[in-house]
Amino acid sequence: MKALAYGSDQNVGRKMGTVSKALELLDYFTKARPLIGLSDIARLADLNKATCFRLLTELSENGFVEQVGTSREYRLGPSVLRLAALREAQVPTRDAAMPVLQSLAQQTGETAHLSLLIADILRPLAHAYSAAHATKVMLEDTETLPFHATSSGLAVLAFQPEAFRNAVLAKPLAQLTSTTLTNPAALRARIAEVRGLGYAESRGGYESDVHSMAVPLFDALGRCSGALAVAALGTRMGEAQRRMIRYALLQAGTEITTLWGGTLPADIATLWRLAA
Amino acid sequence: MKALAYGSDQNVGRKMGTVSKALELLDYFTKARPLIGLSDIARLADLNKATCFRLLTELSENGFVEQVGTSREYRLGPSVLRLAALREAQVPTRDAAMPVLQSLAQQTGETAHLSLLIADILRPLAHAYSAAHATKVMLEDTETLPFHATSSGLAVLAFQPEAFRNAVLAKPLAQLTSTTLTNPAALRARIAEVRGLGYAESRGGYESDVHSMAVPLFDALGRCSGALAVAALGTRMGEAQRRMIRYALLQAGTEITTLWGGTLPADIATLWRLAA
DNA sequence: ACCAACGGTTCAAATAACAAACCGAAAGCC
DNA sequence: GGCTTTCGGTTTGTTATTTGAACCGTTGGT
Repeated sequence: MKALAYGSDQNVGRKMGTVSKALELLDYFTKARPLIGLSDIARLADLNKATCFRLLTELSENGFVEQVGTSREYRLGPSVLRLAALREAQVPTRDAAMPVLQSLAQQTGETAHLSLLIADILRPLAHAYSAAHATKVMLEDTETLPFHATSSGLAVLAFQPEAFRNAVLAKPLAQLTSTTLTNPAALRARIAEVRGLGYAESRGGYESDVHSMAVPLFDALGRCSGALAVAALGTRMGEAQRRMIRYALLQAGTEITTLWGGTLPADIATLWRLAA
Repeated sequence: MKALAYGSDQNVGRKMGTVSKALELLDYFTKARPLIGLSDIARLADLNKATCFRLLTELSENGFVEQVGTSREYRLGPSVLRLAALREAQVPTRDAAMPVLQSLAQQTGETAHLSLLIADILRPLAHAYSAAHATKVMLEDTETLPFHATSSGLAVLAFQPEAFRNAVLAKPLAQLTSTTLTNPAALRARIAEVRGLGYAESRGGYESDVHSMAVPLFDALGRCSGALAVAALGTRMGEAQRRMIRYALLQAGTEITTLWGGTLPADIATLWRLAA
C-alpha cells in the first residue's frame, strides 16, 4: 500500500518502484506551481537529477508532460486529457457531479467542493463558488485534504474499512490550527459520531475561520470514494444556516451518489431521509 | 523518440523503459474495451504476466487504474481526472474547443472532431455530431488517426518539422481502402499541396465512403498540435457542401487556435482570410 | 569576470525487472 | 463427478536496468 503522505510530511525512506516514482512526479504539478524545472522537481521528489531526467523524458515521450519552449520547464501534457475523457465516458464522475455541485453552491450561497479518494489520498476534484457573498472560501490551491482536519476527510474516513482508518490514524496527524483534533482516540469517537449522523462537520480544524460540512459519496462499486462539502466563513455559520446547508448537502449528496450509480448504505439512507 | 506505432502495426522489438511500458498499458483501455483482465492486457502489450501485474499494481496504487469488484478486471482510475482538470486549468484545450466544435457540427450538419498530436501519435480528443442527417459518420472507437490516410493527419503533418514528416513517411503506410495513398513521394506532394491550400481533404482514404476536410490547429507554443475536421458521407459532399464546410472549418480553426493562445503562421492566416 | 545554478550526460555499481514455473480457484466440458 | 483450461496472482534465480556522483556546456546574476 502506498504511503499515506500529506501536508508537510516528507515521504522519506519509501521504497517504491520506478513507475510509482514517475507517476509521483506528476503530482508535483499544481495550480500554484504549473511549471517545474528539472532541478526543482528532482528536489521536490527527492530524486537524483539523472533519475528524474530519465523519468521526465519517458513521461514526455508519452505525452504526460511536455516542455515549454523557454527555460525548458515541464508541465502536464495532453495525454491526461485523452485518458480523462475515456474515464469519464466509462464512469462519469466529474462531469456528472458538476451541475449538482454548482447548484449546491448557488443554493447555499457558499463554496462547494467535491473530493475524490485517489490512491488513499483525498484530493479536491472540483469547486463551485457562489456570488452571494463578497467573502468566500477559496481553495484553488489545496492539493490534499487531511482526513483528520477536514469535514470531507472525516466523512470519507467514516465509511472506509477499519484497516484504512487505522492506517490513517497511525500516521502523525498535523496540528493545523489551534482547534485541530489530533488525538487518535478522540478522532475515532468523532468518526463514530459522523457515522451516526450521516454527515461530518469541521469548525476551523483546517483553517481557523472556516467552518465546513460534508457528506460521503458512494460509487457504483459500493465504496465511499469521495465527499461533497460546503465551506463557509465561521462567522456566517449560524444555526439556521447550518440547517439549510445540511439539508442542501444531503440532497446533493444523494443526487451525486445516484448519478454515480451508487447506493447509499441502508442506515445512511434512513438518516438522510429523516433529516429531510 | 518513441516508436511511431499505429494501426495493426505490432510494436515488437522495441526497447523502452519501465515507465513507458506502464504508461503504454493505459493506452489499451478504449471506449470499446474499457475493462481488461491481467492476462489479456499482458497479451496485448506483449509483456510477461508477472511484469504486467507489477506494473498494473503500481498504476493501481497511484489511482491510474482500478480493479472492479467482480472478475478483478482493470479499468482507468480516477487519477487521470485530477491531472486533466489541472492541465485544462493551465492550458485550456478540450474545454476551450468544445463549444466551437459543437457549433461547427451544428453549422455544417455533419460530424466534427478534434484531434491532438500526443507523443507523435494523432488521437481524436472530442467529437460533436449533428442531428441534421439520419446517417452520420461515427468515430467513437477510433483510437489513432493514421497521418497518411486522414484529412486530420495530413493537415497536421503538413505543419510539422521536416524530420517528423520523414519519420512518419519512413514507416510502412497501411492501405486502408482502395484509394488510400501509400506512396511516400505522392504523399509528400499531397502534403505540399495541403500547405499551399491551408487545409486538407481526404476522399475515402480512411473509410471508403467517408469524405473529410481538416484544418491544422496551433497552440501557444507555435506548434501545430492538433487538427479540426469535418467528416461526411462521400455521397453528401457536393461542391456547394464542400465550400460551405471549408468556410466553417477555417472560421472554427481560427477560433480554436485563438482560444488556445496560438497564432496562425503568416501564410496560413493570409490563405484563410482570402478564402473567407 | 566571476560564481552559482541550470539542463543534460556519462559510467561503474547496485538494484529492480524479468521469464518461467507454479499455485489455488473458477469455469467449461465431458 | 472428474478432467482440462484459463484465470489472477506469487515465487525464484538470473539478468538487464536503474541509480547516484561527478562532470559538461550554458545561462543569468553580481
